[in-house]
Amino acid sequence: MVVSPDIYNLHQPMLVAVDCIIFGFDERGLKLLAVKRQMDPARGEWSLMGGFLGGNESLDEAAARILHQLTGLTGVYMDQLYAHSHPLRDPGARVVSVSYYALIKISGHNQEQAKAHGAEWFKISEIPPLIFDHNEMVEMALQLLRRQAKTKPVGFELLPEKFTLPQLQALYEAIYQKELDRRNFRKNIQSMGLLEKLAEKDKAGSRKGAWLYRFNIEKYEAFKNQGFFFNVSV
Amino acid sequence: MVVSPDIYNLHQPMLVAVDCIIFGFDERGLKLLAVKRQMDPARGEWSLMGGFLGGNESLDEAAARILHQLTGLTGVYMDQLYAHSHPLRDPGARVVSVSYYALIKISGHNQEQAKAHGAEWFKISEIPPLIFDHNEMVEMALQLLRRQAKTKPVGFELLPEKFTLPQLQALYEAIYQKELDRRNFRKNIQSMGLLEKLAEKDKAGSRKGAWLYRFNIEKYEAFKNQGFFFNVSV
DNA sequence: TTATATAAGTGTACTTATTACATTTACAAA
DNA sequence: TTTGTAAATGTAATAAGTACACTTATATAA
Repeated sequence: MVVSPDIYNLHQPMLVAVDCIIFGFDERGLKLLAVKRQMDPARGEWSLMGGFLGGNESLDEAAARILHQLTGLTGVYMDQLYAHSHPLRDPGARVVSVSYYALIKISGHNQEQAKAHGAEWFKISEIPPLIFDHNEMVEMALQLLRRQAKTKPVGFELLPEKFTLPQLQALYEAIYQKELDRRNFRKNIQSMGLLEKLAEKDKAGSRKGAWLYRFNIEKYEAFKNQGFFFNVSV
Repeated sequence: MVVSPDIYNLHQPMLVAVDCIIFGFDERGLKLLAVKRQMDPARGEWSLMGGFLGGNESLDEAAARILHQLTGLTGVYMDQLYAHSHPLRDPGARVVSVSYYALIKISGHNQEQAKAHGAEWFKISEIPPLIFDHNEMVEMALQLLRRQAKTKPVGFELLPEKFTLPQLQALYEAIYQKELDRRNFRKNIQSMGLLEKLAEKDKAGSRKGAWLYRFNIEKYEAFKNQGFFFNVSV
């Protein structure tokens, strides 16, 4: 199948890797899933979950495969972030790594599987030193998350299917490291008409209890096709 | 230097390429610089200017090198766009290509050098079919340009150092394919205080002539460090 | 020299979006 | 029955964005 004309043979092939910045959110805040590296070099150090791009897959496929390996999840929201290419970034070999960022529901993933890979959740403010340029990747991913949270309903990837408005607000406050006005936040988010109020309350957070809501994905998709944009002011 | 532990040898190295989406602007509108491909496969077809990532350079460096090869320009505004990785995207070999987008002043580049590479400017609305996934790259670059033009002074990369407000407005109209109100545009752009009015007029466009302006880069950098963001509403 | 055609330049009123801010409500536990 | 706690709610002030029409400068043609 492959003809390999001369031009291709003059250049140096190199390994292409994928590293996943996996964010989650729980009552303690925004979190990153990192793994204890089980191979040389840098064995035993904290690292993003990664792997190499295979001969017959795209980067998107590789990223989904790697995320699935760690969490058992499929169909997760992922976005390509950046191609990291410093010639010496990986001391083991010349590797160009393409980072992907993923948003998952912490409660929804396979915890035994993650534990088997040496995975652990870290609060965003307490991320340990990671191998190579992985801390840089996390920093870039956070910036992307902040950009996207304004115009895409990323919050709904990170929360359980049923959630309360105080939870959603806490998520936005964690993403932007900034307190938001309760009334303005609720007005803003509810004015988009994408939340369905359920007939149940979550009593975990207070005596009074907070109403549970669900995100209406169909409505969002329909709006999107009409050129409507999700918009949260922070 | 390189230790190449086992893990690296299990995976398939592949070529990494860089392709440049080079935008320019003149009185006829927003334009793309494409080249007639001088190598197999797809010799003679239109293509983005590209090249392969070398063993001792980063992608940014490779992109700058490739742009310089074609235009003679250095220090040009470039941004990494996306890593394109479909296994069959290049029929000649397995190549992952990282696209870069560049904004240049059409008048400022070396035209003989570009011509020697078979380069030609195409109006954005008249871009011919390009090889492989290059049309897709251009489409993504246009989307990035539209996103960036709202919050970064990209316009000033595309115009000559001295330009008129009608020129700047025409640029924004070309980027967004949309007519803008003259008064509102001028109010908006001038309110940022980043334009210096010069004592000269450009009489090319009308009998009356339009005042020339210059972008104050120092002021912009200073503002940026204070958390100010460039902002054009379109 | 005067008239004409053409693009450049200008200000205000209206609408919409964003921000600031304080009281009441529900309910479990004491 | 009281108390403590988080949840829920509306309005006024400010800022940002939008819509809109006439005057000015000047080269060229009459």
